[in-house]
Amino acid sequence: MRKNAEINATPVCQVKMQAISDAMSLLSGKWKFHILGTLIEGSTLGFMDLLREVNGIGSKMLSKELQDLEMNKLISRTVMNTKPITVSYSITEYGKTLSPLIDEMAKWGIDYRKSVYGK
Amino acid sequence: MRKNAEINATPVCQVKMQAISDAMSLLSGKWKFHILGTLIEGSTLGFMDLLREVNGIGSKMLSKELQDLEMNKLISRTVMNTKPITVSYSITEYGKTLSPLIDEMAKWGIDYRKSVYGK
DNA sequence: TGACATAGTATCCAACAGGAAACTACTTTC
DNA sequence: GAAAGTAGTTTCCTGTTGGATACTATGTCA
Repeated sequence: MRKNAEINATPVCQVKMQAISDAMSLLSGKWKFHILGTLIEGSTLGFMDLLREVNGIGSKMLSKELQDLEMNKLISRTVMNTKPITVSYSITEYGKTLSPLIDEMAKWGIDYRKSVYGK
Repeated sequence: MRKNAEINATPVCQVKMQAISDAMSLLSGKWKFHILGTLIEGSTLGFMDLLREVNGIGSKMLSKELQDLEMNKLISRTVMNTKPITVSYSITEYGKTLSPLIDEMAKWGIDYRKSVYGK
């Protein structure tokens, strides 16, 4: 009988598990993928644009999620010198590295739908 | 000025967003990736094995997460005719289709760590 | 017979996630 | 001067997540 972890005790697994935890903590919540996806697609958008594009989100959540994403350098926030003042959000180069992951997620989700609701 | 969503109103975006929501809802929570990753790596494990392998999880959460995953056909549960009775959990063929997604997530997380804590 | 293994369930609780609505503050337009 | 646009913040509330602890039920071994 086995008393201690064996599989996940290997260094390579430890590193992978840690990595997944890291990624999940940055991308957790109901809205982050939607916001990132929208910014990847739409390049540069203001706060109100995002409020309209991200279906169902409220201003409180949008504000909070944008702060999170900016803190993690996935998006950038620039106050524009316009009248009235506008703020433009866009994806960073680093944020763009999430594209393969987002695509993979979407791909799997699409296949999943097919398998559940018939092909 | 734009009053309505434009980017995400396109059918292709709607489908992608829906797909991501689907995938996220199946894989949400603190433990699902860990459990799936462990079962992909370890092939077949009992309840107590998983309790030991998945670092930090408690029996209540493990039980609940395993039920969720089984309901979604990502893992299978088999009661073995042994003494004492044991139950073996393993990844299904369908669950294995998550491998690319899990790998992509791990890959991104590893790169993220490098970029934060120096290369 | 008591310790220990199997696989969970039950109970209680704290923390967090997320939503609705109202509100701030500033500027431009009608 | 009122309305409407910009970008948020504040408050209050509910529902979910997740953890600790204890417990059930069964069987084996020494």
